Amino acid sequence: MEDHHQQHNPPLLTSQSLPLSLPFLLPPPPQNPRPPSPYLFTSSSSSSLMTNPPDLLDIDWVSLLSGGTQAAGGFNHDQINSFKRMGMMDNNISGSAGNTGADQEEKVGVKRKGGGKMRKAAASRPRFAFQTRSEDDILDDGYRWRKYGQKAVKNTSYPRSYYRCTHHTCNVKKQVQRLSKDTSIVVTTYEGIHNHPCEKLMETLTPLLKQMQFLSRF
DNA sequence: CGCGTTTGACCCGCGC
DNA sequence: GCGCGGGTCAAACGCG
Repeated sequence: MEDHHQQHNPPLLTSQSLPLSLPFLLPPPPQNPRPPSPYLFTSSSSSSLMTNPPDLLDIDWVSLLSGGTQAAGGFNHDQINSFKRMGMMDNNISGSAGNTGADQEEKVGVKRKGGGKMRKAAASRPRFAFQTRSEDDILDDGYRWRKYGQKAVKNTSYPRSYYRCTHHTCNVKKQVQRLSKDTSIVVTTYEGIHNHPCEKLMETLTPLLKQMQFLSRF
């Protein structure tokens, strides 16, 4: 089950066809429901971690992992639904998309040292992978992540890093790995769905909301 | 001191 | 049953 990220010829994504409003992506497209391949999209350089934000960021959609039962992860329900509307996600994952990451949380039985708990529960959560061409391994997607592991993966020259969302009730994970074939490409795999708002977005909106409240008194 | 990273050990699924 | 490979844990460590 290794290297499912790399086994397909990934389609590319255009800014016109991009179905989500990830912070590091451009706003969602108005229409164009069946995106042509390859896709490309330009990046708004909203990322603080992207010290060298590329003017043009190539994103390759590697795969909607594991066929129809697993797909987009790390996104909220609107984004999931956008995927479906765009025809980029199989509708039969609706069960997964309807649950939050926390709802599907693994029930921790006897907690043991090492990776010994409820793998199947985690595996059934929605997963979604894409490639970015970037010098930075970590995309700033607006959420805060804590690294909890790094592992050398067979037949790859770069280690795979494991991250978990730092929000208490959120158990979204992501894996980040640089391709050994093309070291400029970073593969990011999200697993799970955030059950809380994007913190960066809230940081941005909160002062605006306060100002609006203040002005609305007049 | 709190939070995040590093890293070796551990656990589990899977193929043989 | 055994070994391999991938995923996770958690103590130690680093940093602001």
